[in-house]
Amino acid sequence: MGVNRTFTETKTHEVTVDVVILTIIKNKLKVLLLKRTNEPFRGRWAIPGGFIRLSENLDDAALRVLKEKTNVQNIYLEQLYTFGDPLRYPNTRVITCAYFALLRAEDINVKITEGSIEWHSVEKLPPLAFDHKEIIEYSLKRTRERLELCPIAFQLLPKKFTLTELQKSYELILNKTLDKRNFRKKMLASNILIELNEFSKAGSKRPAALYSFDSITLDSKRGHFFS
Amino acid sequence: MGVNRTFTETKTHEVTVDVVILTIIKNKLKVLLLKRTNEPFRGRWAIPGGFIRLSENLDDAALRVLKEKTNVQNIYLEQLYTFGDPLRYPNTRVITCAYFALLRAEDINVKITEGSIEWHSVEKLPPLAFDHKEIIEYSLKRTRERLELCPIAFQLLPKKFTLTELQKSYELILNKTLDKRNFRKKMLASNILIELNEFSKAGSKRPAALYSFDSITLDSKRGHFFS
DNA sequence: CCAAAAGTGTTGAAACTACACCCATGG
DNA sequence: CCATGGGTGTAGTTTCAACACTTTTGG
Repeated sequence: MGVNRTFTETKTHEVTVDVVILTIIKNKLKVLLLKRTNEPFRGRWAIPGGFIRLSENLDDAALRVLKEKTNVQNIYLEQLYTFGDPLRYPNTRVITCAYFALLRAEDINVKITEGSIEWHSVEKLPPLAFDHKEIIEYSLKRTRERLELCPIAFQLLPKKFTLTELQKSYELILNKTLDKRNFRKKMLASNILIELNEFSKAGSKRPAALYSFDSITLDSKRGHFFS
Repeated sequence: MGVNRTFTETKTHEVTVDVVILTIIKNKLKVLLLKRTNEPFRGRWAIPGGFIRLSENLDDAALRVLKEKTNVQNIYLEQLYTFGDPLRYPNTRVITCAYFALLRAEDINVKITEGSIEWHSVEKLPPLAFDHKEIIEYSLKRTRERLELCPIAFQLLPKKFTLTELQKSYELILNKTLDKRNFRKKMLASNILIELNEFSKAGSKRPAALYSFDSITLDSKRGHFFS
C-alpha cells in the first residue's frame, strides 16, 4: 500500500485518544501542549493523549485525558477525526481517535508547569510530535465550521463577557475581522444573550455592558444549531 | 465506567472499518447490506466491514472493503465517525471507524446475490447487527449536511441526468419536497451543470433535457463547497 | 480636555420563499 | 385530444455587507 515498512499482520493495532484543548488567553487562541518525556519524540511537544481502556467508550477516554490534564469537566468536547496512517507513529501501528475541547481559561484548574505543560499560540506552534500539527490544524478548521453554525465561542469565554470580548473570540477563531455593528446586531437578534445589568470597566475607559448566555434558549435551539 | 462487563486490561482492541454504501435505485435511497455468515449476529444484516491491515491507512482500508463488495472505485468516500462503545460488539472490544460512500447504481459491478447481499431502502431497515442502525442513521444525517453545502448528489446519479432526477435525489436525501422552480433556478445559477443537447424520453411524455456535472468548475469550486 | 473603547442605523444587494400556468409529447 | 411530466417568472421577505459618527469614562 505504498508504505516502505513491513508489518507482521498478526500484530495488532494500538488505539489512543488525543485531545486538542483550546482556550483563549490574553487575546490569543491557545492550545495545551505537553513536552514528551518518553520515546518516541522525547522532548517534543505533543497534545495530550492516552490509550483507551477496554472498558471505556471513546468519549469517556477523551474526557479522562482532558480531566487528567486540566481538571475540568463539563466542557465542549467533540470527536474530530480518526488518524491512522501506518507511518504516523514510528515502529508501532497506532491509530488515534482525535477529539477537540473548548474551555474557559478561568475554569482551568491545573498548574501550568513551565517547560513541561504549556499553552501555545496556535499561530506559532513549536515542532510537534507525530502528526499532531495536522490534528491541531484540523481542529481549528472544524472549530471555524462549528462557529458558523452555532455560537460555541461561549465555551471559551468567562461566564460574563462583553460583546467586544465575544467578537474578539469570533475573530480569533475565524481569523478575520468582523464588522462591529453587524456582529452586535446579529448576536442580539439571535436571542441567546442575556443582558446582565452589570458593567465591566476592566481595561476600557467607558464601561461595557456584560452579557451571559441564555442556556435555556440555547438548549431549545440546540436542535437548530447542532442539528 | 458504567459497564457491566469486565475486561482484562492487557487484552487489546480490535479495529475495523465499516462502510455505509448508499445509492439510489428506483427512486429509493438504498444501503448495501450483507447477511452475516458468522457469529456474532449470524444471519443478521450488517454493513460491509473488515479489519484494518497493519500496513494500510484508514481510507485505503475503507476503499478495499468498498471494492471487495461493489467493485467500484473513484467514488465519494468520507470518514464518518468512530464508534467505540465497549458493548457495541459482544465479548470483544472492537472499535470501528465508519465511512460512508455514495455511488451510482449504474457503476456497481457486483452480483447482488439475493439473500446474502442486498440493497435495502433506508426507511425500512431490517434488524441489524451491532450498532449498524445507528451508523446508517448517522451517515444519512451527514449526507444531508453535506448536500446543503455541496452538490454531492451527483455521485448517486448516472452521468447524464434530468433536472427532475437531480431534484428527486435531493428530495430523497433531505427527505422533504422542494419547489421545482426554485430548485432549477438555484442549480442553473450555480454554474456546475452542463446542458447537453440531448434529451431523455424514458418514462416521461415530454422529453427532458439532459445535464451532466461540470467537473472542471466543480474542482475549482471544491474549496468553496468543501472548505 | 483628550484618548480609548462603547455604542448605534440606514441603505443597497443578494438570496430565498411562495406561488400557477403553458408546453411538448406519447398514447 | 388528453394525460403526463417538463418547463418557466415575478413579487415580497429576509439576510447580509458596507459604512461613520456620537457617547462615556479614566487619566
